[in-house]
Amino acid sequence: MTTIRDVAKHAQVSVATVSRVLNQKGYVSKQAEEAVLAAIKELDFRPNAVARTLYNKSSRMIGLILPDITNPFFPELARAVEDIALTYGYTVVLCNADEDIKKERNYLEALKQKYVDGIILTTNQLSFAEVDKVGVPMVALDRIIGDQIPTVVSANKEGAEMATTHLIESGCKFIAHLRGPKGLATADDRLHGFRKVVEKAGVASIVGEADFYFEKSEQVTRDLLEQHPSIDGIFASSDVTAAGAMKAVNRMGKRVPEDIQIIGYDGIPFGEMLVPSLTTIAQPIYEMGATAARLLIKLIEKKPIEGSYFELSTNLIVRETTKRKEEIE
Amino acid sequence: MTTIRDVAKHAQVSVATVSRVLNQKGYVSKQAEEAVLAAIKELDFRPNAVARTLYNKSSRMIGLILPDITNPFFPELARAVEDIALTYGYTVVLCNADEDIKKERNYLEALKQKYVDGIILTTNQLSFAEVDKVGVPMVALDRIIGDQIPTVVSANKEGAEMATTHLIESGCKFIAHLRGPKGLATADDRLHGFRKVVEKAGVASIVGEADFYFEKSEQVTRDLLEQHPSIDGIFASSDVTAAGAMKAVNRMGKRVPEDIQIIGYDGIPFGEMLVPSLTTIAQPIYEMGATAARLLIKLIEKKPIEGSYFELSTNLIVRETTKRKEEIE
DNA sequence: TTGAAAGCGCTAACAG
DNA sequence: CTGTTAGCGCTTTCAA
Repeated sequence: MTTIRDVAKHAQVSVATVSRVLNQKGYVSKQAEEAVLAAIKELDFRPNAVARTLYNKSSRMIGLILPDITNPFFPELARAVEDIALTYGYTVVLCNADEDIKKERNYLEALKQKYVDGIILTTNQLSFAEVDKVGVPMVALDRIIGDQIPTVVSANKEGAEMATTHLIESGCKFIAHLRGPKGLATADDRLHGFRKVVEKAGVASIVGEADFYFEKSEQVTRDLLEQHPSIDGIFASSDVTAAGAMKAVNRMGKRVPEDIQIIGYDGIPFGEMLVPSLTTIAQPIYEMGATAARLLIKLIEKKPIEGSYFELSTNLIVRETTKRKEEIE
Repeated sequence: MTTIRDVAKHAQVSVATVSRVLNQKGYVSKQAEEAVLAAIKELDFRPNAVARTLYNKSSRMIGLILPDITNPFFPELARAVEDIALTYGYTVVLCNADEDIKKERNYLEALKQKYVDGIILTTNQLSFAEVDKVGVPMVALDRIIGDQIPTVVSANKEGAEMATTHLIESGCKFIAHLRGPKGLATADDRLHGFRKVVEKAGVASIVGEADFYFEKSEQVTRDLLEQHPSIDGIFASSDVTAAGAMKAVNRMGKRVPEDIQIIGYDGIPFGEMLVPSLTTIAQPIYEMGATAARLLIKLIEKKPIEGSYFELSTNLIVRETTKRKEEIE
């Protein structure tokens, strides 16, 4: 391994000078600079990131802790975060907490130990206190940890209202909502949006708990449908959940959208892969990730931030699992 | 931040002693040890990972470079790698190269700079020479970089043979294969397996290039079907590709499996989410990831390895996109 | 058993 | 403009 000393020797200058040209800081004569640059090239020298980190207490890395890398929503989010981070010269370290609070804790600790400059959390099992004491700039993404932590989410309640309204406009008379995990603010908000609309419209409704898992969703949908055969619309709280519902509907010999209309939530590419393709509320996934990344970087660089709570709006994508109103008239 | 010095002072011993108890190395009196342990607890001291890494030139991290985090096959693989690595006390750093050779190169360099102890590569755009000169223990997973690099793959050719045989036994007379990217050994092997079986059976066949992308697969399938309306079986080289084919078939007003039978390759949960659910060749994804991780760790720890090429066998999972032979008789 | 001190590779005072 | 030197926090000789 070639070090800054080797370069200094080779270029016949001191290590300080080499460091100066490396960091473009302080005065260096044209001549010295050239000698150093030449030596660097000749020796194929690359400054040791660990040594730098140790001294600077900064690694130009940001950690991204995901709850479940297996749910395609999160990889999408990760892509956006990575894109922006790279733009600003930060590397992102992906951590998969696997819905396990212990792993979450470990990663938080490990990242801090590695002197990451900041962390984006898409998990919220940890309490604010626990997260806060890590003492590294953080932003919460798609999950809410506390109002002390800058947060980026989508407009879950409005999205849910849109979804529910769409089902009603499409003629549904009895709508089931497959809600996400209890206590998860995003899931609760979607439920509230749903409730608000069905109540206002006086449409029959029921709620099942599907968390965000396919299998659970399939099972819950089946149970719901058995008990309430007149259900004709399902608002699933994620696209994966919607897929579970579709499967259940299909297994029970009913058709989508003829017998039962289904709308998902997320807007991941996955929805288009289904047959029939999934009508859904698209979150601005890329924008969410990008916003969180930019926000975190501002925090890191101690630049002013304009607000600490960003709620990005969603939009309805009508595909094949719901019928437009006109078609049923 | 509390350092080893603080602990030493607190415990009234030297930093060397603290280091000894931290690493359980060298002689330490019972008394000293207890004092140190107490001080550590009291001060909530955690050794600085970066400083350790700098000295040891080892970080107990392994890098995992994925080509496309958005294809659900890779997150599955990542989970397995993580599981095993954690077991052995290694942390894994996920890197998403995004099918971009530049990012791949950057990550390779960055990981080396961070003193990762080893790297698992699931990409192969880089040449052996380029990969080799990084000088960090490596294993290739699901991709082949060269016979100098220990490799873990599944039995692609056999898997493809099974898939094709299954379609023939299910009554297909004209089978299309949606192949993966040219030059990718796994994709080439699947093609060869396909060819071998159709030729031997004298079944009509055709090959389309779908890479591993949904959209491309949908388009290619559509083209193939327009030109050859008598195609009645499709062997897709990945589950995502199969989904694209299903979509195309559906769009063209044909039914799966009645008109066209489809079999995928991978065995990711995604296949079960489709309607009808996807018959597929399941790779032992978890085993693959686990094997690669164990192999790499042996390499890192300079333990003997039993072989440098591991080909794990696949197996057929019959679901709804193909019909059993009996049913068609 | 223990501690002093050198050094992992780099940065930044500070003095020249 | 440039070099010397003292660390960043930890590990490991080496001598006591």
